[in-house]
Amino acid sequence: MQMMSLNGEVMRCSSCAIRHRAVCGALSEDELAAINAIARQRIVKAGETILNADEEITFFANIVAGSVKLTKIMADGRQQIVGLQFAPDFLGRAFRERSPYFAEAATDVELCVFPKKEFERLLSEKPGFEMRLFQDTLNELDAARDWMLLLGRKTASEKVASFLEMIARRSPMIGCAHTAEQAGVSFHLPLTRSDIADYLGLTIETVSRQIGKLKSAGIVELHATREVSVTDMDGLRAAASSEA
Amino acid sequence: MQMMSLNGEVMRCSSCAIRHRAVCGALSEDELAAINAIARQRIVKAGETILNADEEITFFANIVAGSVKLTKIMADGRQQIVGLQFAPDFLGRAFRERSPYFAEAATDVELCVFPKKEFERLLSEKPGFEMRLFQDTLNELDAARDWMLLLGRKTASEKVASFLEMIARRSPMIGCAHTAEQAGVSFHLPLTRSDIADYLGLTIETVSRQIGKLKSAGIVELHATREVSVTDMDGLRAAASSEA
DNA sequence: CGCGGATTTGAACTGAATCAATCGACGTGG
DNA sequence: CCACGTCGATTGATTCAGTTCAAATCCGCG
Repeated sequence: MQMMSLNGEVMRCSSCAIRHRAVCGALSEDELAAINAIARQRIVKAGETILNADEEITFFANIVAGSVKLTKIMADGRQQIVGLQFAPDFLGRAFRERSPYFAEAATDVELCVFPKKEFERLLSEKPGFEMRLFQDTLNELDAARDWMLLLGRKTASEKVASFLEMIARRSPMIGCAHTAEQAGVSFHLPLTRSDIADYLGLTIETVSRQIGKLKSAGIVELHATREVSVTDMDGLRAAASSEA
Repeated sequence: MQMMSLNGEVMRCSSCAIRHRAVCGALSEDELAAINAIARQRIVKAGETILNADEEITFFANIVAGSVKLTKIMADGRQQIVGLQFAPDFLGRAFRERSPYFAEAATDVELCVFPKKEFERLLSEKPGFEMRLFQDTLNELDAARDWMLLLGRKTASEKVASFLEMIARRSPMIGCAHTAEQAGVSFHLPLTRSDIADYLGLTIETVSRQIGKLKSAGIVELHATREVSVTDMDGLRAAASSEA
């Protein structure tokens, strides 16, 4: 039994998978009806572009399912992933005309899209909503700074271990976790080797070699190239900060 | 002739050097009086700690003059500067109990300090004020992501050129600019070689060598180790993104 | 079953780190 | 006024982690 919004449309939000974890969680029932009225679903296949760098921003979105990579690209083709977002993250740069980066679906993605104008109006009318987005932004900034330490100062093996540890830790939220076998965590990697390399500031070859080392060290197992089991989480954590 | 606040104190804000550029710019005269009442000046000498990592946050501040570095440090001593802030930037991490990084004065610094509680109350009562801080945070996030591209994908010479270009561009705002001689820009470096290395993810030796190369290429001149003149700004920009 | 992109593996190379002096500016005290 | 010590910066020689170039090999999929 679904609620109806004022204009008679089905109230999708009430059955939304990320209803309580997304920014919308800061909204009341009435406000939710308002946002429901302007929201549209959009499915993006893995590898497709969501927003180009320098493209005019016309919408914002919640990630309902899947993974999105935010990438910076240099004139000569070198690229760096500067943000990785999963459900229920918010996607978009408020208060700016053009996108400062390239947003692409890393896996198949389901978005809940809001037109820019209406969303910004809602934002200015609901201080609690803006505060929630502000807090999310601060968390993203903290994450970006953690990643700066990784990019600037960690070795290749620490980088790869840190990445796998991060995915393992977040896999239940990301929705890529398999039923936890035995003691370890198992999950499907949301990124290709090439994406991992672009996220860590390495080459694919180095990523592959370092994953190989973790495998021979008995810290992880690979069932397929993108199916990982962490068999020694403590060992992985140690490898991530080189305390071993 | 200075204004008096309600409690009779001198209204310092009205003569503040960063009055119109700092977050306080979002406040009305009344609100300014309120914040003036809780603000205190604090002078920090170069090299002194403003806030330790994991230390409980008890205050926020505006940087009135000087440069502050935000640093992440690993257990084995490796460190990475994850943010560099200048007047009139805002200093502090709202909505969090403990500081996610170490904040240290890079040069002598003058701060305008607000106690946490009062500041947060003001923040929640004045939506415009919170929005202003939100916008500043988004800009910091953009800057952090630009730096991630630098850390992950640029070469040592590109990193050093990018850094000098950034300082040259911002030197008028930072207050380290000398009267512009001839065509070029001259300024005082707000960081030591060691700090520059920690900001770029390099060693001091590499930083020194790359600055040397820019000097022999006729792009910059060094009057003293920290006194720089950019004689070929286009050349510097080209070296920063390797389009040359 | 075979094709094509993704991944792994190997060998050689190189950019930046490391190790090691030396230099220079500045403040202190003889 | 100059020798001395300190700290930051430069310069040089060597090493090594990670890249580059070049083949295999592995899957996923029609």
